[in-house]
Amino acid sequence: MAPTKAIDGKTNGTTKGLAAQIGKARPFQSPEQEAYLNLIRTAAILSNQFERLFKTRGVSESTYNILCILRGVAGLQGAAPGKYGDPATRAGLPLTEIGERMIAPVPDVTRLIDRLEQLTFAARRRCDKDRRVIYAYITNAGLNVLRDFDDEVLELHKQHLGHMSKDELEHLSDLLEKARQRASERRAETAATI
Amino acid sequence: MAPTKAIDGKTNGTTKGLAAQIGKARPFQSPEQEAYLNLIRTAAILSNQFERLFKTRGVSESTYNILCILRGVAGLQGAAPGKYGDPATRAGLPLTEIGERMIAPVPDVTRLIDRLEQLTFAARRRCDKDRRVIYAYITNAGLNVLRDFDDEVLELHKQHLGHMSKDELEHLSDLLEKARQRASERRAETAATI
DNA sequence: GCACGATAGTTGTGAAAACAATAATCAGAG
DNA sequence: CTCTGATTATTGTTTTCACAACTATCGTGC
Repeated sequence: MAPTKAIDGKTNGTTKGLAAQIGKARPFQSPEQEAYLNLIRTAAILSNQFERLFKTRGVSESTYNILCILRGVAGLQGAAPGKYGDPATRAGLPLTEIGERMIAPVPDVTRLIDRLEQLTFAARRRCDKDRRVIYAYITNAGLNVLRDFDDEVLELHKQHLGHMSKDELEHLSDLLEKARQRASERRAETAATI
Repeated sequence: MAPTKAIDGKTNGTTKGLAAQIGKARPFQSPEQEAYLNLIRTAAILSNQFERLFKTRGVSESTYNILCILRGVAGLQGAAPGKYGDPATRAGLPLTEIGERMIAPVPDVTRLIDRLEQLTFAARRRCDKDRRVIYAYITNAGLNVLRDFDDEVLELHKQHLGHMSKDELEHLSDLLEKARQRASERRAETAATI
């Protein structure tokens, strides 16, 4: 298995006490740093493989996330369950709200929608009440490509994390949620004071 | 606090059972997916603030990581502890090895070194024994900028994760290490078979 | 010695992200 | 009504990233 790497590239073997023995050459300077580096490395490796999967059909992880969001809002008002109605009247979402709902905060939603529009997976519609806002909504082609992805995505999740128990996964989720608690507050602060 | 977001942008409140009640509109399709999305979101938020810190002195998280690696190898052979000797004879590392040691795997080490060289934080030296390999090593300016960062980095780690106990942080690290176990094997596989 | 494949690094190109500046529209105060 | 400030989206610019093609060098076997 891949050992944990410290920020200076030294590897941290499984023997926990080793770092303390060596003393000066201990790989991590604090438990916070160790957790952070593990976080970044794990996210990069897993995300990388998803990027590769998504790219087979021309979308990135960000644009895939947007498509999922748009499918979600389109389904909320659908008459029949599982159906998304006529594209002409399909529910959409203002670009700013899309940005707020995304997994990884991204400032530039406009260009992501641009790409989805070029791929014919999404489209724009101007709001009549407030002509500043643009609604983006998912097209039938977008729904199709999402459906094609559905099984592969769940399968890749299983491949990545299927060896972990349900308890471990939930515990991991809880710890991660707690880990970003402070940073989110910090973000809200700086945003509010400016 | 910021609620967990599902891939379709629906927020997951603190009441755990709610998703099951609603049934069709449950935010996550599997515990694996929930853990993955928490992982990506947390990494993006924390990493973003580090990027902002590093950018104040012209480096990115990747180039910062490289500088730490180069400082590490430079210190390994230093005569006096804490000293790094003469830049002319300072130990370096081949570019490929730098790539292997990095926290987040990056294919394009050449251009990262290019930038560090422009910033005068690193330099190149050709290997005499094997003229294909280039050693990169850290300059005195690089050591200085790293030293400037040291306290700020630890401080930001504290701000982000200081509210978590040592046990929680270690547990988080363990779970993250386990989480990327399979993906690392997979990566090795695909790399070997090609 | 020379051809061969393998390895290390560079370069080229197109996609993606970050950040700031701009244009259009709205809402409220006077 | 009109001015002002706020909001929404777009555009421009620069940097960064990902992937593939290319060059130079090495080591091996003939």
